[in-house]
Amino acid sequence: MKAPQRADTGAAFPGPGHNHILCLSATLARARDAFETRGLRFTDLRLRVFTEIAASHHAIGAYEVIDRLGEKGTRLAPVSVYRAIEALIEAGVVHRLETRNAYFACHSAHASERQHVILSCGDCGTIAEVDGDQVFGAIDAVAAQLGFATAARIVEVAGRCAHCRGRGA
Amino acid sequence: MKAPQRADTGAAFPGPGHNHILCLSATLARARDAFETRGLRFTDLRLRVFTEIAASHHAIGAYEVIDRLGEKGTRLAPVSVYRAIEALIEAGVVHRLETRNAYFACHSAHASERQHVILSCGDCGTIAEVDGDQVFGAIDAVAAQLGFATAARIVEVAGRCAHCRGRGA
DNA sequence: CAAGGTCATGTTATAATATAACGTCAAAGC
DNA sequence: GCTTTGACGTTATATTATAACATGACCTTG
Repeated sequence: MKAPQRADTGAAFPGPGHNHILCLSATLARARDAFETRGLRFTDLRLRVFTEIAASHHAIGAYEVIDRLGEKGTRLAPVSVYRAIEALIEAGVVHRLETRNAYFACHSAHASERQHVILSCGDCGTIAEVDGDQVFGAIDAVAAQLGFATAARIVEVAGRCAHCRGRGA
Repeated sequence: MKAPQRADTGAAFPGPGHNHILCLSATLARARDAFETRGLRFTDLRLRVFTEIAASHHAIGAYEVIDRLGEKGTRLAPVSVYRAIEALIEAGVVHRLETRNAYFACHSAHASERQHVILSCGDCGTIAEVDGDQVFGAIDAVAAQLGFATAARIVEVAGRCAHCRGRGA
């Protein structure tokens, strides 16, 4: 059987048949949309930074973005990249992986509508975002019991993805 | 009615009648225990660092520990404090607040037996740890659906505690 | 179009957080 | 007592992030 050639736009782990060229173009399109919707400008700098971050399903550091863009011509000042990342986060197309001070592209079509649980594979480095209504419901429940009003809820899970587990060891 | 004068050892938010002197001495005792149990040494440096961190129910940065200890006599090198913190974390008596690169003392008697949801009040800065079996169960469930084996699960919630909400505005 | 506003970016400097590499000393185990 | 291990000191440096201020692009509005 053939590998599926859709851009498999789901937020979960990319499978072996993952076509990242398609995935990336869909992701870029969603990013343009997200900026447009919010009346923000998807400038050239933001596009370039986003493209580096979205080049993989991994989380990368701001300085890695700088290095990679540097190899392509212009060495940007940290602050420029941080500002671009800030805008990308604001638009909801990039998220920050708090446990690693790194940034990854959102591959979910529902961008900001929903909060996600972030799974990160320690073997291959791949990040997946999955719907976590149950999880966030449970969080709000324990918070409510204490009279705590939740604002931001961060759920980051490290572990090993199915693909890497399949490869044994 | 009087404020309760137990050391209110629960992991939740300290109430207005909170006696931190008692709380701290109980916390120190648990820390000694934790080190002893694991065959680790609760050295003078570790004690001093822990005491600064446990002085409040807030999370503080490593450099704030350095500053506070500095005011009391010896200005330590960052690496010394980081090493002490590392040991305290290993012993399970201090946790790291990933979303703020800061450290807080564990006020739960069950130290490492259970994982906790971390609530952090944006108004007063107080940190509480609460049992989150439902939350972690839900996390494991979504992970399992993807064949993802969870190792470390971080749940950090920012918001506003009951006490601060009570104070209005 | 000129004037004035807003926002993106550049430039420079520095803050804040964290670790590497190597040496010394003291405690624990034999 | 000798060896091993672990804690800590010292120095240097890596990594992550922001402050402060200048410039330029674009937009609006009279």
